[in-house]
Amino acid sequence: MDKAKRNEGKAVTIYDIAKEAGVSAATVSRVLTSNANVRQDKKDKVLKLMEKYDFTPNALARGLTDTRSKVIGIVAADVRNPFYSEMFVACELAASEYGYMVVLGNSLGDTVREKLQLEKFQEQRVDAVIQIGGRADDMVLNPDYLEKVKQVTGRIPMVTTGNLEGQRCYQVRIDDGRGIELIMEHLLGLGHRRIAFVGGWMDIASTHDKFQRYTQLLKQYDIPFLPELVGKNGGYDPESGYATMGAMLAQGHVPTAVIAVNDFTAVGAMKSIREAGFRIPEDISVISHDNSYMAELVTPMLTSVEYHYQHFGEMLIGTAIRAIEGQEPPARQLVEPTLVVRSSTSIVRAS
Amino acid sequence: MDKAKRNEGKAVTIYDIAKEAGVSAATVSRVLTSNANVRQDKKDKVLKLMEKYDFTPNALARGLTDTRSKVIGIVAADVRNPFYSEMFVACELAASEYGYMVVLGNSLGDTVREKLQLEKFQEQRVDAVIQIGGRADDMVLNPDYLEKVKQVTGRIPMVTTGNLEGQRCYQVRIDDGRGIELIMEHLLGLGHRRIAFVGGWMDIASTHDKFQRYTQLLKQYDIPFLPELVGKNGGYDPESGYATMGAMLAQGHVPTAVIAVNDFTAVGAMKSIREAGFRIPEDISVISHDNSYMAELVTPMLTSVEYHYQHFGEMLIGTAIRAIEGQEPPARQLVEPTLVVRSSTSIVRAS
DNA sequence: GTGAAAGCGCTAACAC
DNA sequence: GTGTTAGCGCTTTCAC
Repeated sequence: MDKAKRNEGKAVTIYDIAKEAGVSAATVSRVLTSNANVRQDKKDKVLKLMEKYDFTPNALARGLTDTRSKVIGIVAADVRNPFYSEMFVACELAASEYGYMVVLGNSLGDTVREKLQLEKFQEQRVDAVIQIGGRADDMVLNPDYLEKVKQVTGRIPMVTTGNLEGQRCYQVRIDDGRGIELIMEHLLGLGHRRIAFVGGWMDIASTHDKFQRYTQLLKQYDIPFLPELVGKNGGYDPESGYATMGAMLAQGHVPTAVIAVNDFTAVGAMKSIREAGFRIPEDISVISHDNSYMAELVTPMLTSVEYHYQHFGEMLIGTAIRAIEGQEPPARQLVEPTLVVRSSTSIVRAS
Repeated sequence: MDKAKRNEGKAVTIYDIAKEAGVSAATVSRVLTSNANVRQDKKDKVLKLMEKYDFTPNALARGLTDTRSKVIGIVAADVRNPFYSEMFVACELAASEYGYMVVLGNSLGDTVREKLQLEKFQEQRVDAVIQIGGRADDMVLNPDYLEKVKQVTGRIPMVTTGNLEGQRCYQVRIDDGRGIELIMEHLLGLGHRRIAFVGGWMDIASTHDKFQRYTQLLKQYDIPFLPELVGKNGGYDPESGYATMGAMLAQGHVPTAVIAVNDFTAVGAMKSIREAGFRIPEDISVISHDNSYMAELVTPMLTSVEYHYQHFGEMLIGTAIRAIEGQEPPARQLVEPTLVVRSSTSIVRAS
């Protein structure tokens, strides 16, 4: 750990290489970027010296001239949530295909943090930012946050999975309405009519959309809407799924099926259902969204709406890169969900 | 999304600000860094202009002179695993306390990717790199990887939660032996003597350490070591926990308690135990490591070894920053685990 | 094909 | 206090 020793490895620059190779820095730069032709023997000599000195080009210096950092910033709500970690990894893989790098910042539900992250990304001169979850999903956007968004979008492309309606953002959204359709078709097909909706906040766009479609479909199928079977204001974590579901059951409102806003909530709800003495799926079917690995971990395994993370990530990154390169991708794209049926849903029991 | 419009917001620089404010660029830089005093009225004028033009300092240019990017690179195995996402968020929070930023790269079990990540970080001139999981945990280090590590440590400090013995790395390791001690004390206190060990690969340092201590303690307490109760080569995911445990039970080897290498494996093992017709914890107790949120999600909730992520993250970041600042932190530090007792473990049944 | 020179946006002596 | 002057390491015209 001797500092001395570390310093002697001091930044080797293209000038050092150039001098020793008996060429100019420009030539070294040329072999580095392979943007122009260099005579083979010089190229070889340079390459060998780079190897010898463990030369690593300075991305900062490079970015200064390029105005292209090849870095995409991702601000997500919280990677500890499997949905976001799946999305992040999907983006990371997609980006590396294109020679881009991604950097992640978590907003952790804090508007200030989220703004700070955007600011950091701006300072870092990322080529684009992708916003997954967080404030961008709010139905009513925080004005402070909005101002920051305007500032960012004024300079670089921003793609979001959220709302940000009216902003100069590229949207790549999950078709939440379609997800609910798949769910309802499935449940109705199994004979369910007392279908609860659990979790989430209605001021979050995706949840709002889901709920809207849920009520619409009930009406469409002539099923009475029962407010007591709606456990909104639940949040997105297991605890709130547990609490919301528990409260509903405790009040004697027993559905035959429960739609959870995500797998986390579903897991909490399942626990609560069991503790109330019901069996899954015999007494109550449970169905949810995200199809994260959680869905396969629980018993019975969850029927869940799947978004095809890999594809989703590719769309996000692809859109960002096309925007960076001035190719004007569509302003709005939808991700088609599918339903993965497992064992947490079954035919409604004859009661 | 009109490109034209975006371009007109072209990079405002300190020179633009300086000119309009009627001061020199140096002065603008001074108010930016607040490293030196500037007359209040000039400062105000500059500040106002920065606001007006949404000036955002270019971190690349800044890093070019500073040789201090205020960025720490973290390479983790896979954020989709709760252990790593918890660690990452803990580091992110700790770093922001110190005015540092962290960037994440996932190695995803691929040596090539891991080397690439290190290389990227080097190019980005991060001030330090923190290695959590991945190749650094191997008992026998891949020579290619090792070379890259040497290259990195030759320039910037590297702190690792892994092995990397003999390298110029700062180690901040979990005291895995101590974790097993806590587990064994707990289990022995409950009367268990047929204790299985499930999951992990023995060529991973942390698993190796756990297993070593496990056999040591058995001997110490005069309990015969039963190889049939060891399900190594299991990996770290739910599937392998499920498979390994299933195989053991199928062969008629039924322990009274199972030590899982992490929560993921534990969840898989639990499923397998149930499917084999045993109850948890009445027939078989289950205990694991990591105490991730998974531990509280499952039924019964898992007794698990906790590492205090926040503190762990602070140690990692603190060590990195001290090293960056030339303060020579200790070469090796241990994280003390504790045991969180929940309901997956109980007194061994009278059989 | 290759070198010289300018410049990317900022910081840090160094004078005044 | 504040301006001037060098760079930081790289890319990129522009000549030759």
